[in-house]
Amino acid sequence: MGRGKIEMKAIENQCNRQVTFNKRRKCLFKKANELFVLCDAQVAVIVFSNTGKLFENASSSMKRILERYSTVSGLQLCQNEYEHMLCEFATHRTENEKLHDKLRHMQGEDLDSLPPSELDHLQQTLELAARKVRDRRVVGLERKWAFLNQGVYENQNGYGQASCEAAVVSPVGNALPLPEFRVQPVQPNLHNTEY
Amino acid sequence: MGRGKIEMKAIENQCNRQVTFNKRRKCLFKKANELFVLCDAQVAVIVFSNTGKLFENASSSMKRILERYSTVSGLQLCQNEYEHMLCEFATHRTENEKLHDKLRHMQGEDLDSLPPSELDHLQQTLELAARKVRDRRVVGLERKWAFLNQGVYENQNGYGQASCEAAVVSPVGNALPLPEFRVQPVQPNLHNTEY
DNA sequence: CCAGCTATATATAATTA
DNA sequence: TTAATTATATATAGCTG
Repeated sequence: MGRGKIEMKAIENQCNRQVTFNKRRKCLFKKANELFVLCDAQVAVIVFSNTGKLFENASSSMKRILERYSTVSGLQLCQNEYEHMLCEFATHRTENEKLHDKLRHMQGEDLDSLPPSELDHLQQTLELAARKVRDRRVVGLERKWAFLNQGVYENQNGYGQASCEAAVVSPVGNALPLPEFRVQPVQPNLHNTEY
Repeated sequence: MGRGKIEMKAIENQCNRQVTFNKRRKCLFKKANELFVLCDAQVAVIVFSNTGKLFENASSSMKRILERYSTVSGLQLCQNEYEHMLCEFATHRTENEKLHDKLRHMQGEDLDSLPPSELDHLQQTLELAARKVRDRRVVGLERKWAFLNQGVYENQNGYGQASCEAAVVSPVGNALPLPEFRVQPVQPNLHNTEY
């Protein structure tokens, strides 16, 4: 079409090719639009020039058309991402199951699934943990005791509220880390409200 | 174009519309292909007729073109699925973190983050679990002992390998559930290879 | 609903500015 | 380059079978 018929093969002359590309692309989009208007069709055209530039034309939202296309054609457009996600899911689930199992063992359940050597190790772990918790509770109780004791001591001396300085030099004889205690006093009931 | 110029609006006559749709669609695809051949462009055309039928034409794999489109245009084609996945991920992660925290507490770590009442409960849980594990180990050891004892007994009587029946009627005097033991013998080293 | 036909409308290759 | 011009090639609306 034009002054002369042209062969249907790639146009060698770069300049001519560019000109033809622009003319024909514009026309293609126009025709696509006419199809949409005249025949009430949904049309999407995507063109990448040989220089990599993107041109697009759609009768409505390109996203909607491509989603419809994906649904109708069954083409999974995000297959790679999807499979990657599935893989990560599996990893998470496995990890979760392992943690669950471990927790159950730590609670003395499902012990049948453990070999004796693991049982041995589990018992050691549990006893160590129980000791740590016990120690921790003792420390907490000692602090509480120290706090009460200190209050009694100062009340006995008629000082009313204890100041920080008073606490540092208080005659409580044990080696508890009282300075730290002053900065962050143990307040059980405050913590309880958070759980 | 044709015998007479037509208005650029939807063709009312259903039959005419269908005929025009087919003619124009075919031509659109032809033009798309010419653009591809003449100008070395990548072209994809998607058309849905007003009856919902899908027609498509692409210079190469439609999937590849649409993926390229998605990349270049930044259009997230699977946004809904993607967001749903992200949501599930967050749930999994949260659950994992909770389990992790709980496990650490069960191992006597991070105890500072627990209020005293929880410490109390934790200690009870640990001690109960330790007791269960201890009991279980005792049962295991007793079974082992019974097994050895039984072997000694039968060797003393010159029977060689102990048969199942022999195990059931063996004169081991304790009340251990030996039948179960026979079905699933405790094999520590077999299990060890799996961990 | 398809396939031709044909008169016109469009598209466009080559050319010119 | 890019934009107009123009001679021709295509596309196609309305027919007919």
